[in-house]
Amino acid sequence: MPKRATLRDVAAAAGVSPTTASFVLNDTPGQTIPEATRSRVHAAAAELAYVPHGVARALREGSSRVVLLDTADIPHGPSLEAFTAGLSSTLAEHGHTLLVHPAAGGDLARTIADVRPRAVIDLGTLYGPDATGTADGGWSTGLAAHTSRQIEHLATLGHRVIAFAIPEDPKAHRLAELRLRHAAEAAEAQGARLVPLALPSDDDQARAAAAALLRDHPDVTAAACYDDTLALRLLVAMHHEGRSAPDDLAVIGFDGGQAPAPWLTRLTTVTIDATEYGRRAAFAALGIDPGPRPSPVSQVTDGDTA
Amino acid sequence: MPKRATLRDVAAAAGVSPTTASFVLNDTPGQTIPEATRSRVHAAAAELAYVPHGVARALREGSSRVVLLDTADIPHGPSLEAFTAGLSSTLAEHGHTLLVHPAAGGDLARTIADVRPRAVIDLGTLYGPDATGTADGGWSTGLAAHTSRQIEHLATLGHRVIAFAIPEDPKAHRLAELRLRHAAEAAEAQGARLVPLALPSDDDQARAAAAALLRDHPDVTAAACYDDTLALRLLVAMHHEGRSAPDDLAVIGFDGGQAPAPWLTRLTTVTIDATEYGRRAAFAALGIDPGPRPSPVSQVTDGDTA
DNA sequence: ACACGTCACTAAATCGGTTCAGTGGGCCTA
DNA sequence: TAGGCCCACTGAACCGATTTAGTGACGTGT
Repeated sequence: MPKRATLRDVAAAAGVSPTTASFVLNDTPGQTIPEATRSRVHAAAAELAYVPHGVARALREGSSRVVLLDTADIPHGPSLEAFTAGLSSTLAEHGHTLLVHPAAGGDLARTIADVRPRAVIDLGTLYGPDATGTADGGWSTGLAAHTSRQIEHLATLGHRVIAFAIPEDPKAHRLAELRLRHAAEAAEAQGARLVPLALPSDDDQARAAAAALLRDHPDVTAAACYDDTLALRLLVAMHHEGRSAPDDLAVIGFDGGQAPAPWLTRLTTVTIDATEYGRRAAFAALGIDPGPRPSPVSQVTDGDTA
Repeated sequence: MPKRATLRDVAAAAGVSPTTASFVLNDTPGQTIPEATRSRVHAAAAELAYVPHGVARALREGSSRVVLLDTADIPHGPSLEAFTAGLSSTLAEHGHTLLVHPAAGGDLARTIADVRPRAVIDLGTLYGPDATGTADGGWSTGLAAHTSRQIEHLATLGHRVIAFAIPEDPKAHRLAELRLRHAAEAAEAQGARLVPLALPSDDDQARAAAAALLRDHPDVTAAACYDDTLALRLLVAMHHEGRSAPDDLAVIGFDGGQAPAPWLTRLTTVTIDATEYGRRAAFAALGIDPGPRPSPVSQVTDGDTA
């Protein structure tokens, strides 16, 4: 296999020094290079299929053109996927590369020492109670808006006492707590009351939890769920108890699309366009002004359950 | 913030040259260094919290201690997650780091030039028709074994004409084709016949596809599915057609756990322990002998649908 | 007493870029 | 015609590790 061409090779082929070649290829400001030379260098680079050696560049510049995304304990869902896609493609447009640090078995500090990324986007921390909330392109604050939308929809339908269903899975804990806080605020703003409901992943236990809710809080008329999977789980539990949505309890999901095809019924859910958040997170990571802020896009898709 | 300590700092603190410090910290073979010096260097490194600069090391060594995983179009599922976890932690044990290249909006060639990884594990290619099949720790050939298990289970129950349901989603196309091939081989070995069934994600279309199968192939008595999500989709479609499992059609899933809690019924499915494949893929990537090969672990979990 | 080997350690080159500090040469101005 | 400025370009330092090729000191065998 032919060895990669280096800057030195390109410079030699163009008949200039590596310095000049670097100036041309990077459009270094403050350098006056005649068009004739420029095109010679570009031609040579194209001819040799020159690709800059990211590692060498990173060593000199102090950090690589890589942005690290640590999804930590965040559950996968359609919105996280869209977020990642928006993030990745926007970074690429600006000459950077997104890499994802795997949640399991990875040591973030080690990875940072290995790669020296330009920025690290740590969703786990962003969802924590002490989040600064700027580096994620508004993603975590947008979450508040989307959660509000979920609660508002139920309030608009006349519900005054609303359950908020979260998974018991400890992996989702941080995000669940955050969502719960946002939901409580939204409920208060709507003059409604929120009742937390932790739903275990075990079928029978989930059924028991749902039964307990309906028994102990007869005034609850609706449930907003952490995500669509949890909404389905709640519907299943209700079914086993001989209850159905929306008559016994209106049910609304979140982050639509994660669950497989609905069963017998179309779930009412909130879908989020997270691509824009990814775009903005990219700008934040690179320290570029993202421009005027479009309002976060989320949409209630009506089904049969609310 | 205090700047990172470099090898030079450690060497100075220990009263030796950077060369010696490097020899000590890397246990370079063929060097005789007295214990007194060794401990001085180690003490200095600990004191200064020295962490080697991965980028500088990568420049010198020609490649970084990073392994890149490109999941390409592979759909997420529990087994992929386990695979990643096994891969990542095993690599970490050997001083390496796993990074995931995002499928959407990422340019693999660029990323490779940026990071110069020691190895790239490209599941998309491995699933392709021209796969060499060694770099993944047996993952893709293991897939064949697991698929066989799925078909064998149905054959053991007496089924002779078996549908194999795959999603229409083009993202899953490669893997679906591969699974289908394996399934056909397994069926032939069992003296059974396989009928492919493409199931669209749209509810109504899926229903139509299921109806067409039952009408056009009345001899089909069982369906093996691409994954659990697809199995659920099939169950839903059947329900809408007034059919149920296993009486009208036995249904078995794959890669159990991906779907949310089953609805009214417990899905029979094949679960895979993919962690071991991840471990072996790590060894393959690093060029280490993985040791004796344990048989691939997969397990049929009986439910009500087969 | 001299060659030879081992020990403990180091100077300097190297990886492939970026960037600081120049350096001639031509042109314009006082 | 001397001084200054801009143009077009280059040499060399630098980032932080690894690794090659030594170097002096000391011990041993003959």
